[in-house]
Amino acid sequence: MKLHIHDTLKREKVEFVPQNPSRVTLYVCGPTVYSYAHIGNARPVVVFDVLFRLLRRLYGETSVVYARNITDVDDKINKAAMEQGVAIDVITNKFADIYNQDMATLGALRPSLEPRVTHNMDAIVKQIADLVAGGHAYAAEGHVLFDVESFKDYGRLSNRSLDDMIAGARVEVAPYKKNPQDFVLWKPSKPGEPVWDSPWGPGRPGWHIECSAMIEKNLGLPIDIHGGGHDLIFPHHENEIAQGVCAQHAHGHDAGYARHWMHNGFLTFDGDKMSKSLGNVKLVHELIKEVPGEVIRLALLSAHYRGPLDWTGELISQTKSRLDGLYGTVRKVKDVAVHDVVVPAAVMEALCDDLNTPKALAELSALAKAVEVAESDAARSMAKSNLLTAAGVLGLLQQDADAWFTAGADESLSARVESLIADRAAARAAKNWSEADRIRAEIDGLGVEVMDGPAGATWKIKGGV
RNA sequence: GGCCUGAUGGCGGAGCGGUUACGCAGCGGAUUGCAAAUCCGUGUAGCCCGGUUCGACUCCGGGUCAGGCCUCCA
Repeated sequence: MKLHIHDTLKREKVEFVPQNPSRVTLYVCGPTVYSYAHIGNARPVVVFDVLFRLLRRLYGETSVVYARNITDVDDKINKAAMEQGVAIDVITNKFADIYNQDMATLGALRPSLEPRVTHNMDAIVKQIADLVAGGHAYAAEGHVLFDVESFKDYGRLSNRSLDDMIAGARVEVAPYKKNPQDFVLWKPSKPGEPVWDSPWGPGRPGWHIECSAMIEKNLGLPIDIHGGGHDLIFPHHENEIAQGVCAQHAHGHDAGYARHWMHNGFLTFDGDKMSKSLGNVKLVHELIKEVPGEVIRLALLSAHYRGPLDWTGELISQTKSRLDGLYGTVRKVKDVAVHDVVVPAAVMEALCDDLNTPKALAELSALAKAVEVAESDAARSMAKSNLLTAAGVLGLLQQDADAWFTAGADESLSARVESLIADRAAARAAKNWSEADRIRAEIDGLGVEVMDGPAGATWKIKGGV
């Protein structure tokens, strides 16, 4: 099946054809590890995780190389380290670990590569040197700056001209810049901050150069797909292109940088942008204490990735109900065998159409219904296999269905409930309905709901989000 | 000011120039000792104004509103 994706640079949906089907390369901008990730940070992670899973289905698990960087050199990191009186790696290691744990809770697979700035300083310095050698960058007062006028395509990704940018510039222009839009590749560190050696003096890299240098070193140019949040188009990705393309000029190459660009839409929180000043930043680390990670994942996939998504309590509760329904179906057939099947075509088609996850989820509902209405064991087995395989590409329904409903119950509660259910079963067998109802009320009082089924009663923790 | 998104039923959210999206919630029925779940059925749409068309939620033009970017924020 052919995959089509919307390419930000071409501004249209295009067929995706990798340069090398046995080595498909994907890069997504990752976190700056100075604090916790918020729910907006999680959207690209989940979206591109679905793309990663889809590409692995299309080209084979070992044929996709997915890199997501970890930015571990940054002013905010320096600030946090300074305030806490520790080395920066104490901060960065801590938050990188938390980030990976939190994203794993959202069902995101670990990328193939997680390059860090501190481990790639050689590549960064080399790329800057190439840019200087090629006449695309200049040193001034301890800084090295990219000369935007040296790259004719500058502004193409974000569709803005240099004139527009100058007109809109609100930032104070440093006197050593040739052009107000020139951006920093290397800069001196302030006293007390970490420093690395370079031909232009001790200092640290700018933000944009790390991605293009790590991509060149770890994936090789050009890569197939570069992804990230919509807000990174300018200046970050615009600058990456400039660096990645121009650095090759020093060696007489011009292979391009990224063959396709994909950007996810913005996430708002109760209608507003999340910001510290509004005090409405929702951290994933906190949210997963209240809401199952899979609910968050499904909610993030409920709208098309390019559109906006408003994060609300209503969205969470609707999503929880929907997922309960799906797991309820799976639970009913928990003893039915599954076998290897191909991903059902309708789901594959939806995902291959620029990751149409809402459509794919609608197809998932149809597959769940097929499980419910199956009339033979063979049909049930087939339907269940289809459902779970389809859900797998979306990273959903992969946990035990019983555990889904009983999560949050400790062992003593589980034992107590099981015991009461046994008593109730005996009462029901004796048609002692009043006793059966009394026991149900007692179970209810424990915050648990009991449901009778043909194969005995099941139970779940009530309420939720 | 420049650039870019979006506007669909009570809520979330897709496709599509003419025929059911789907989900959550509601309603009716089946089933159930009761309940839950499930199944069957059902109501409620397409920001405004023009235009194209036999026919527009879907195409074109113009508005309005909302959000984002232009400040090393996904």
